[in-house]
Amino acid sequence: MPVPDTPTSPVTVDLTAVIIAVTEDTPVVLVLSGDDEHRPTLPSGPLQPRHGTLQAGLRNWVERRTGLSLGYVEQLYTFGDRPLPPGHPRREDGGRTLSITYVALVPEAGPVPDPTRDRTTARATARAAAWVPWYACFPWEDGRAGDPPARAAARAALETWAAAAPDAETRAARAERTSLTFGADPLAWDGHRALERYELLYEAALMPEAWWDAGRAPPGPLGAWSGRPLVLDHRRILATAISRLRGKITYRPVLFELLPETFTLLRLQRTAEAISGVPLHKQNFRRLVTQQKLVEETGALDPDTGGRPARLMRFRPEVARERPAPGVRVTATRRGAYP
Amino acid sequence: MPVPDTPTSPVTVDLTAVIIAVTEDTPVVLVLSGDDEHRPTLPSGPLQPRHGTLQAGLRNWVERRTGLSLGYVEQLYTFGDRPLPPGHPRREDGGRTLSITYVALVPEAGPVPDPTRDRTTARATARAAAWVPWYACFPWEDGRAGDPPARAAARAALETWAAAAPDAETRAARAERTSLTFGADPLAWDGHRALERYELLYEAALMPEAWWDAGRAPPGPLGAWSGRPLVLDHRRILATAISRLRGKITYRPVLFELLPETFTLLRLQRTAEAISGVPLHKQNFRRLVTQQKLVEETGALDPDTGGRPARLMRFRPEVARERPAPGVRVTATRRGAYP
DNA sequence: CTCGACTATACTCTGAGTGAGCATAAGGGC
DNA sequence: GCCCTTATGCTCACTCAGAGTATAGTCGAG
Repeated sequence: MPVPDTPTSPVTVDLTAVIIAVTEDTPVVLVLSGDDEHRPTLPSGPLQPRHGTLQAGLRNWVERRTGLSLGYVEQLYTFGDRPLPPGHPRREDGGRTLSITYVALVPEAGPVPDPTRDRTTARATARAAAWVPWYACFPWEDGRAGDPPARAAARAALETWAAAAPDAETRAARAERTSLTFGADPLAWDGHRALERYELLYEAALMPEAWWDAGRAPPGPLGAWSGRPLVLDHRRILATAISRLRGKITYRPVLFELLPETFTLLRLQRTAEAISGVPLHKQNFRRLVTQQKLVEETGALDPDTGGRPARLMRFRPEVARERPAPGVRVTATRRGAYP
Repeated sequence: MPVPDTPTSPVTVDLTAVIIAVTEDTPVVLVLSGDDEHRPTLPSGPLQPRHGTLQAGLRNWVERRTGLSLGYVEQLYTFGDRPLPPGHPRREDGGRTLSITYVALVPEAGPVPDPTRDRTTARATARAAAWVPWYACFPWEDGRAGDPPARAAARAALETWAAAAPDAETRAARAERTSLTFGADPLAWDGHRALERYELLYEAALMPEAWWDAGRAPPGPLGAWSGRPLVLDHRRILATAISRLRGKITYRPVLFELLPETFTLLRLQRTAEAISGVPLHKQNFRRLVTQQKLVEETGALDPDTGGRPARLMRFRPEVARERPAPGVRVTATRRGAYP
C-alpha cells in the first residue's frame, strides 16, 4: 500500500548465506577469501529479477560462487542497518542495502566447494572458498574443553568497560548485561545467548568491527581472545546463525542435516557438542536419543571406531509425527569438559 | 558485493506490523479497515530514505497510521514472494515488493488506536483501526475450551484432500502432513505448528486466499471453520507471528509485555492460555510461576476478583539473570478445557 | 596369548520437576 | 449462617534427567 506523496527508498537486496558443516567435530562455516583488507566474507549476491523466490536466488548465488548445491536452508534475519563504509555516510541516491540472510546445513560428506568451478564460467568475482571454524571467530563460545580462557578474558574486558562508565546508572546497566551474558558460573552459561554476547562486545568496542564501522582504527591489538573478524557485519550474522542453531537443535531434528546417512551415536553427540559448544554426558545423551526414538539401528557396525566397534545408526524421520519437539537437550555435564 | 554484469531487481520494501494485545482473555491483532474488497489489512508502509533503521521505519508508520507508539518490537520474517494481483503476473519493471514483518506486543491498558489522529494530519490513507481476535482468523487454533469443532472440520477437509491425491505417493505424503499438524490426539496437539497448519490448508486450497492468489474465485463457501481471511498474505503473516509467540513465551518472559504493571496470577494464566490456545492447570501454573520467581508480590490486592481477592503481582526482571530460559511451560491439562 | 588401553553399551541410584487432584482460605450475596 | 466464587496451600505419584558404576567388545604391544 504505497502512499502517493511519500518517497520510497531505492533498495538493493543482498542474499547472504551462512553455510554450516561439522567436520571432525569442528563446526565450520563457508567463506570466500578476503576482500581488499583480506577479511573473509560470507557468500552472497544481489537479488535479481530472474530469481523466482528469495530462497531460489540464494541457492543460485551459492551455486555460482561455490559450486555447492544446498539442502536444508532456513531464513535467518534481515539486516537493514549495515554499517556504511567510512567516508560514505550515506549513498548518494539515499538508497540502502538490505541483507536477507539464510542458514544452510550441509553434511560433512557433501561436495567440497570448488572455486575453479566458478572460474570456468569466467566470473571475475571468483574467489577461493574455505571452511573456517566457528570458534576461530568466537573463541569464548567453545566450552567443550571446559571454561575457555577467552571467556574469562572477554568477561574481564567487559568488566573494565562497565567500570569505566561515566555514571553509576550506566555502570550498573553494563555490569548487569555482562553478568547476564558472560556470568561467571560455568553451570549457568547459556549457549543461546551467543548473539547477545557478540553484540555486547561490539558495543563495548572490544570487537575491531566496532572501530572500523566508526571509521577509525582499533586502538591496539585486542588479544587472541577476541577472535577472527569477518568483513562488514558478517561476524554478527554468523553469531545470529549460531544462536538460532543452538536453539533449534533442542526442538527440531536438524542435527541430522549435518551428518551422513549413517553415523555412530558418538558422532551424533560430537556434532551436538560442536554446535552447542558444551560437553555432554555420554550415557545420558545416548539414553535421550534412543528413548526418544530419534534414530534406529542399521545393523551395520562402524569398523574404525578405535575400541569396541559402534553400531551405525540412521535418523528416524517418523519421530516428527510422534513427538511434538524432537531434539537433543543440551545441558553441560557438571564436571565440565570431556572425560 | 554487486557483480557488475548482473542486473539487480528494483525492489520496494514494505514494513508490516503484527500488533498483538490480549483483551479480556482474547488475543487480538490490530488491523486497518478493509481494502477494496473489504478485507482487513495489517498496518504497513514503505521503507523510506529518512528512516534511520528498519525498526524505526516500522514504528514511524504504525504511529502515523494508528497513533500507537510501540514498546516491544521484534522482527518476524521477510516475505519476498508475495502473491501477485491477478492480471499482473509481474511488475512491468521486473521489480518486486518485499515485506519485512515485525511483531509488536502492547499491554491491554495501552492507548487505543485513534484513526482521527491520522486524519488530522490530512492523510488520504487514513482508515479505521480495529482489534480483531486471532481466533476469528484461525478457529482451529483455539483449544482453550476443549477440542474446537473447527479443528475436526479442518482435519476432515484435509483428509478428503489427501484421499483425492492423484497417486499413492502423494496421498501418503498428504496424509502424513495432515496427521503431523492436525493429529487427532488432543494431547499431542502442538500449538507451535500454527504456521504449518495454515500453510497446509492453503496448499489444500481450503483457504480462500489460495484461490484469490491463483486469480480465481473459491468454488463455494468454505464453512465457518475456515475463519476470516485478511488481505493478500496477511493471514499467513499472522500465523507466523502466532507460531513465533507461542514458542517465545516458553523461554522468554514476553508475556509481561501484554500485561499492565500489576496483575493477578489468574490474569497471567489467562494471557498465557490466550496466546498458546491451550487450557492450563491452575495450581501447577501458579507453582511454576512462583517457584521460577518470575513475579513478586506488590502487597496490594485486586478488589474485583469475584471470590477471594487475589494478590496483585508484578514482573521481576531480575529473573532474566538468574534463569537461562525464564518463561511459562504450556502443557494442556489432560482433561482439556477450563474446569 | 594375555594384558592393557580404548571405546561402546547397559544399568542403577537419586533427586528435581511436573501432572493431577484434594483441601482450605477469604471474599460477596442472600 | 449458607452457599457460591475465586485464591491459595499442599500432597502424592510418577517421569525424567544427572551422575556414576559396571560390563562388553576390539586392537595392539609385549
